[in-house]
Amino acid sequence: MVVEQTAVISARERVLEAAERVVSEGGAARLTLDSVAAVAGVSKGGLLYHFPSKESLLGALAQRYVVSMKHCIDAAKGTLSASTHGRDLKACILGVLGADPRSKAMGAALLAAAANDLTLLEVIRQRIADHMEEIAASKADFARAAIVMLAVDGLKFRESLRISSFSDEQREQVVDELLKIAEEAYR
Amino acid sequence: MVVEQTAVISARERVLEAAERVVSEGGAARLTLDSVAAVAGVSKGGLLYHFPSKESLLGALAQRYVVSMKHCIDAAKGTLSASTHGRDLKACILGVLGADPRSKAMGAALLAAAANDLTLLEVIRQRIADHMEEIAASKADFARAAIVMLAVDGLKFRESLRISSFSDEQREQVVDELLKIAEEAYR
DNA sequence: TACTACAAACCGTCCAGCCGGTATACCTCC
DNA sequence: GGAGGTATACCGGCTGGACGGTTTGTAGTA
Repeated sequence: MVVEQTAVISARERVLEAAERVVSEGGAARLTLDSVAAVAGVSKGGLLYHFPSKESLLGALAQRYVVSMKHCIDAAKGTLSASTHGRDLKACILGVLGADPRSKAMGAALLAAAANDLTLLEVIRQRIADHMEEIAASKADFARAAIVMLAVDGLKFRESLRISSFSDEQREQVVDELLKIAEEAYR
Repeated sequence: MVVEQTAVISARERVLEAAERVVSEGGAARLTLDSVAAVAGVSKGGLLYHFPSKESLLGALAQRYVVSMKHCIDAAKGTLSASTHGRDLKACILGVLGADPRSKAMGAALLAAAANDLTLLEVIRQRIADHMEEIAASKADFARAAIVMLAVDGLKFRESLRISSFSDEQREQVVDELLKIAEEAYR
């Protein structure tokens, strides 16, 4: 049947979301095939049909993170006029630190994936390297732009791990200031 | 016996270092009592004599991280004259990002500990909250100072996970610029 | 003798992955 | 058109191995 896949969320997607929920609620150690299957509402056999090994599930989780971030950044870029100073960098700030509610769980899931298999971080490593190269190639002040990226990472990281201590107001201040520094870096 | 503890590295210390090595070489998933014991050159029974449970080992790892960071920061502070603008903030930059070779492994170990038991992050959460409060209470530009701290965290995080892509030269540029921003924040 | 600091065998649990099934849809040759 | 074949999507019990923790033993000290 073909219709079902659009009508209902596919089982594959449900599993991925379940995995994120499990890890964001119970930490990386609770990420077992059984618990993910239970939360997703499928049997373990069903889960293993879609992801033949735990590793492949973790890989999909990491992939999902990268794709989602890219999507968020592109979306943020769309809201910025083409003539904006440091448009790409600002899009990173707004995209990564934007209000996507799923974002935190996905960050936690990424860390969990990394905890189980370090090689999964290679995808992230590559993306960071690309970003940095992009900055280096641009007319921006390298160090300033890099610091903005690092701070974005740092904040996202803290929030994924739920160890950030900022109030909403403070967070807003920080984001505003990041945008300001991003602006400066491109002049 | 008291003398031995100064003459030879205590077994307890050896275990902790072994745990860091294991996790930094094989990732969080490889951090098992057996593998740590093997690397430390003790039996599992011996390990469990010093750390009655895995949880206590992870706790010691997290504690060690906090203490070591504090030590690094204090040491860096000592190299800065008392009249330095933004001395505390600069000490954080230099202390956390300083060249301590053990530092990377300890960061990885902390993440591994967190992967196994989320509650261990409470120590870190507290330290972050303290730092941020300190900044808020000081005469510094809050957002700027916070961004410096976030960038420091971000870089340390990337390096612990080995996903940083900076060349030595670029890293130096970033640190120098961080120091400059820290200086600015205190004026 | 009592205590410290281990060693080594052992045990129970948990978990990833396997496997034999099942139901439904689609194909296809008579 | 219906019988047989095949593919998709999923179920759930099972197993073997890994891992945390216990217990028992023991060599060296005080």
